Amino acid sequence: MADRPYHHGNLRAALLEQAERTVREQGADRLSLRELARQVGVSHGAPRRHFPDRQALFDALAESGFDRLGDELRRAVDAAGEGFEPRLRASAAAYVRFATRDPALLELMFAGKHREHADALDAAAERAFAVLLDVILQGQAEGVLERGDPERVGLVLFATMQGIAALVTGGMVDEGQLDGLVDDAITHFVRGSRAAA
Amino acid sequence: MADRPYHHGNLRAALLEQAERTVREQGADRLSLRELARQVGVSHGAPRRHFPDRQALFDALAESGFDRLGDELRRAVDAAGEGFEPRLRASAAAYVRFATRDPALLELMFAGKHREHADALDAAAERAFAVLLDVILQGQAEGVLERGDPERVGLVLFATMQGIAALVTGGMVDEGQLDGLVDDAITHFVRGSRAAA
DNA sequence: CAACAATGTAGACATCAGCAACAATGATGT
DNA sequence: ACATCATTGTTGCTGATGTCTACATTGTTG
Repeated sequence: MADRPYHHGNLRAALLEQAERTVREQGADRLSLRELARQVGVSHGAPRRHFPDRQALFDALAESGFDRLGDELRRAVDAAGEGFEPRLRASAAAYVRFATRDPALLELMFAGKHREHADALDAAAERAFAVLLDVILQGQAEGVLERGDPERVGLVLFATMQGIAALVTGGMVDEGQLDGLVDDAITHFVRGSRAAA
Repeated sequence: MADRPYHHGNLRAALLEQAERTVREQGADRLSLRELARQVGVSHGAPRRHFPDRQALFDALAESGFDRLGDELRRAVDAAGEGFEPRLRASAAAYVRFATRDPALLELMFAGKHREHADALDAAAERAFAVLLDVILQGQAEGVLERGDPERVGLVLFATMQGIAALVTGGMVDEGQLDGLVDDAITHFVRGSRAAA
């Protein structure tokens, strides 16, 4: 039909890329497999070879999202130097930045997590969060954070970041307040933990 | 066709009720207007008289959600007695309970907020959050919380609650940890604020 | 009781996800 | 080299959906 090779070459990657853009710009609801195929220049049945159904595409999107999140977190921590609190602030800021830049993707990432056959997704998530866990561990080692299961220690802080991001994407807080809010939250957190240590 | 009166009597309410159930049990994605009409026993075009499109139904759901949330918050605060901290803990617990019981509805509530013509929705939201604001004001009056714009003072705490709820619905935290997590967060919050006052 | 507004019905259309039969291409083994 | 097979795309079909329009029924009001 169209003047293009029968085989696309790397359809899967192209679909993921275009899907990611659409999800970011219009939300996951408004993503159509057929429209996606059109945009990439391929017939409506072609995506099925790579993603058996809509959900499979979302899962793949979520997985690559975790990969990217992990990268950004790692970069932020590395750029923050050696100290615990700078690293904590940097990673928190990076997380919230990611979450607000791509809210729909974040939603996919978490929506997929409590599904069944999501082992690859879980692994990707774990890799991403390992960065944060390391920071918490450092805080505990330096005696700035209370002892105990580091995952649990970090949970409240993580929840707060997630919530701040939600408020921004929900329009209850405008983006200008973002950094200040994150700073406040971390200050509260560190102060609360230090007193309890 | 079917053996029922031509006019339903209160279709709008029936639709909202059934829609709310479906959204709670299956998520907003899987709500179909036609299926809804079928369940209520009416032709597929009938809902259109009350909700011009899908989004209008969601907006109405969100609005009634805020009403219910406000009620639950008020009841929780009233039942908690007169003291600030009991009220704070009660309202926070009530919020998180609401959010985890009906995650899809909560999503609708916040997704609709940053839309345009949502004045009724905004008003409903404001009514609901007024309860929380009162509690913050009390805390400030008693000198337990730092001074300043009460909305901003409560924001970090509110974000934390929102985030905790998100972690639970996302399956990253199981429901048994919920109350403990909320307690922790409030303790952190109060301790952090007191030190800053 | 006769218009009129409100509410519900029926059918049409475009789109979608999922499926299956078929076609073109690429890879493998001999 | 070349026949065979797996991979990857294409086309057409089915059932369902949201939205739209023309029409039917009922309730209301002057």
